[in-house]
Amino acid sequence: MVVMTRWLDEDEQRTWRAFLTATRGLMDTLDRELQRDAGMPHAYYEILVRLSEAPERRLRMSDLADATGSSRSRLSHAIARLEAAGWVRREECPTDRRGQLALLTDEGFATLAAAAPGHVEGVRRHLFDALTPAQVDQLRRISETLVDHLRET
Amino acid sequence: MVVMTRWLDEDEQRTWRAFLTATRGLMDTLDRELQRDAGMPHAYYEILVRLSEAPERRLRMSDLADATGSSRSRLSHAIARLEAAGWVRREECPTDRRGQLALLTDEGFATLAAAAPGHVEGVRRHLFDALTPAQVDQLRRISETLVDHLRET
DNA sequence: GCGATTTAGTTGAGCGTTCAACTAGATGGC
DNA sequence: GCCATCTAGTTGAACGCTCAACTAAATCGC
Repeated sequence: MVVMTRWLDEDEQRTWRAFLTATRGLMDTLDRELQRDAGMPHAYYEILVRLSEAPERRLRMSDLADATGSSRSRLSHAIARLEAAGWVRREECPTDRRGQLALLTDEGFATLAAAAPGHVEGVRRHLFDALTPAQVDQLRRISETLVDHLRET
Repeated sequence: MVVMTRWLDEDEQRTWRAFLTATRGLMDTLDRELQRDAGMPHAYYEILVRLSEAPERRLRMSDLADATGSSRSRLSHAIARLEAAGWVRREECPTDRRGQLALLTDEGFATLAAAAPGHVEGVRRHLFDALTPAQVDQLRRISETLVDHLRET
């Protein structure tokens, strides 16, 4: 038998469109601000953040890819760019000869440190300032639920 | 005096990272599904949807750009692709000689009709199935708040 | 041990987006 | 009426991402 599509009802439709507009608007805005103020897209900023938090500021490519929710290909290209900018260096992995370590240079750290305050202000201004504490809590729960759910499906 | 950055507290940090992971994961997944099943990215799907809902299936380029939250340049490129695929046609605007109308062809409508059920199932499976009705309501309010807020800042 | 499979990472082509520069037509001030 | 300004839309280059194909090294099965 033909499986009928469960179309979205009016509430779901409205929710879905608002969600699309909000997330796209938010990410576009933050991306533009970061590009303007720090000369890098948000995805690259996130890579630098993850490296800055890692022990000795270095991570295996695969771990970095997982941490940033990126494909290996995407990360490979990104690290190539960041290396060309002087913000990241590659190193051989001592325990696995296939492996590569990405490490944050001092220059990369300085760039990140200079970019962070403005970016955090942006996240605050465009996201958290608009929401009540209860909504922040709701958004966290919803997001964590979705992350878990996406890993299963 | 130097303005101190209001850093994110632990809860906000956690919310922000979960939000990033969730929205990126969700959009990546839907994009990949739509590309695989319908041969188009989500942004193009949205353009076809908006056109299909418009009177006589046609819209001014600017209105379409606003409706899809897209820059004019992006829309211009996108319509060029969709036109090459035979899904959209351009027409002169009768009331403004600078203007262009984008109109959905029968072929475009058929492609959209074929893609829609699968895409809606995807949205349901990856988003709405994971959330309680209360969370859907929360997400709608949060999204609408953010959309309003972004227009102001 | 050794071949088959898996895992780590890279590469290049093609596509979509951005940004800045541009053309052309509409509109406002006087 | 006419010049300045604004609005509509396009263009091309640069960039980032995706996908598929690839190399090389580790691991599994026996």
